[in-house]
Amino acid sequence: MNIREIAKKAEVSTATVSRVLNNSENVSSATREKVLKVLKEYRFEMDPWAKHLASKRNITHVLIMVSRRILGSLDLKSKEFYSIVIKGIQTAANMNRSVTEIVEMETNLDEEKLKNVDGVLLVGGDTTAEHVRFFKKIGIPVVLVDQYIPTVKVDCVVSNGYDGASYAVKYLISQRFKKIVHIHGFLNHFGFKDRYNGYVATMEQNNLLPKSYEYNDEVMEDMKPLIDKMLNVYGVPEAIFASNDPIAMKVIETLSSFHIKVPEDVSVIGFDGIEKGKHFTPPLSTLKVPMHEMGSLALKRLIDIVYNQDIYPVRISLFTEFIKRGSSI
Amino acid sequence: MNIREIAKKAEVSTATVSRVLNNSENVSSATREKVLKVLKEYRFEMDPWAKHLASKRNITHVLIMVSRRILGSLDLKSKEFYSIVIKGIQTAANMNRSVTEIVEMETNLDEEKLKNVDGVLLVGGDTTAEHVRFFKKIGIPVVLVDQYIPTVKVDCVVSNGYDGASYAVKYLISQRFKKIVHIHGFLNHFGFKDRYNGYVATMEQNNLLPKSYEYNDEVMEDMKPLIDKMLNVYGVPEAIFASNDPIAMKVIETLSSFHIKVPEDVSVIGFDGIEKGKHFTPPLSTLKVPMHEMGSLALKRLIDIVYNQDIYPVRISLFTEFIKRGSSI
DNA sequence: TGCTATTATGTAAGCGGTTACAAGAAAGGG
DNA sequence: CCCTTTCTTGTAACCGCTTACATAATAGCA
Repeated sequence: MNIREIAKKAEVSTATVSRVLNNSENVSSATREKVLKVLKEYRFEMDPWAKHLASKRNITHVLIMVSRRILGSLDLKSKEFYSIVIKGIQTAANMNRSVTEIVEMETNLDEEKLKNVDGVLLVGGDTTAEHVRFFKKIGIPVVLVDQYIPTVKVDCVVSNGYDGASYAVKYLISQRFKKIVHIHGFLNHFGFKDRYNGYVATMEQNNLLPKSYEYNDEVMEDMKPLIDKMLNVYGVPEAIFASNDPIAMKVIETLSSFHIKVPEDVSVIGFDGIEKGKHFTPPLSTLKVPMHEMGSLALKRLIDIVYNQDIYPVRISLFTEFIKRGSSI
Repeated sequence: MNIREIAKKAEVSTATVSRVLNNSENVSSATREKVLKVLKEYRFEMDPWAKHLASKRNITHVLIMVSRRILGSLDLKSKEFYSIVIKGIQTAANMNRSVTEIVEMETNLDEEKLKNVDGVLLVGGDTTAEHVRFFKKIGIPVVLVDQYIPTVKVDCVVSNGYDGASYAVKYLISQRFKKIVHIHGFLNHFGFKDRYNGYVATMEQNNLLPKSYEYNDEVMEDMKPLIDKMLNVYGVPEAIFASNDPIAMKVIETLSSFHIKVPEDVSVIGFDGIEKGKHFTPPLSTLKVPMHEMGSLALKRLIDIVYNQDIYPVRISLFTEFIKRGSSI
């Protein structure tokens, strides 16, 4: 059943049916009723593919919002992770008639700008419930990228850190390691917390004692005091699982300054799968997050929300892939 | 950039470009090269909407597989949950040029049948890793519905039981309750485990002692021994959070046989939001899972996998909505 | 070389909607 | 009551791609 058939039954033109379907103003209430009746009678459901194709002219405007902290380091390539995520967003945007604009999350957006924004992508762990509420209030759909806020029902796309971490720990255990330490970033970032939870749960399930240290990944300060403390209190671990690749690389560097060799003395596994890790010495074992996919899934989800009135929010979490390289046995 | 422009640049017809894009046989290698070059040069990306619309004729065949246990009770309406999920699948199928067929999960599928199956939806908690592997091996895309298997990377759509349970517990705590018991189904069903985890974690976060009892929800046997044990060992709780609505209703029935009133003596909260709970006495407070949406999301995800070569598996989890009715304060 | 069987390419009609534009109907003003 | 303005409705082109069918090119064979 398509609108042509409906039009015939209702004895109007396809244009009129389309107008009714889109709540266009210029339809007399009599015709509207008539069409609505036929629509109901035949249980018409619009083909989303056709709709999308036909409404090519309305391109979707999406705002990519990134915190200043991340945005600033984007060009420096120090945040390779997010730069690839954003590329993923833009690739998907090309295929979905959308134009994107990158904006600092801290910016105060004026009404003028907001007028023609169809949806917003809030990227990174700095997104707060406040940001989400702001857009919800003015009725602009939002999707979080690499962030999850359990207390707010809002769509988001994240990586499955829990199972990724769990996999890493199980792998290390399968290598007969028992002293496995976790060095993580701030746990109020959902991503770190998720990986942390996976680490702890899996250690406990295997009757091993979880032991973790928090490291300020934002400033990438000197890690020596932390490692020093670990060595003194806990001794040399057999393996270290780090919250992400930058931290893992920092760990390896720092260990080497203590004359501890990776992977001979300690195996190290990171998380993210950034390009840099591949060319590190030793090449970094890691759990690869499909970053590009993360971005494009977020964009596609946003489109679904904007056009298909997909009203139930979901959390989409991407599986990670373990990549064994030189930094671990 | 569309295929017409590409065709012009390559000095061929749009049909030829399309043939190259779809690896059709009848293209001379010379033209293929030529087109491929232009395609690359202009970084052509196909519009999935247009592709889908145009290839209307290839309808997608999807198998909905349900375990005998659930399938058997589907018509009896005792498994209202899954019958709505399946309706959701079918609705989405209508809008996505797909035909569905419901098959018992235990059936041995002959090759003949499998030949023209484009994708499979495995519905319910009885799905095992074996089922998934079977289809993976023969290259048929799979999406799990209401089931998650952490050890197998496969797409799935589930409800967010963890946060739902957490919400329920927090709500009960906000009503000044402290003695909150959880009665759950078999924990090897992911859904129950997830809710259980949410319950336990939230209780602990609030310095309350989690106390839970397992009940065989499959046979819906007499619950009296369980409740009896609970009353003797633990006393009368202030609130009970049940794994799902059927269990919650059973709890209320059983409590009444002990002359314990709901909600006066004990508040009870279920999970699922089935229609039956609305007309129960007292009407059941519950966490509503968007069952219809669960089904349609699964179908749509399957389509994405089949057509858009979405190769990275994801877990999609739907938020639940707390509905306060008469069974709780 | 001439005739047929293949193979390669092009033409154009859809797929199911939207919307610019044209035209007809109703309303308003003098 | 006629002319202009506004409101409704219809016609048909188009969105980007696929594919049946027609046609042109090439190959195969006697």
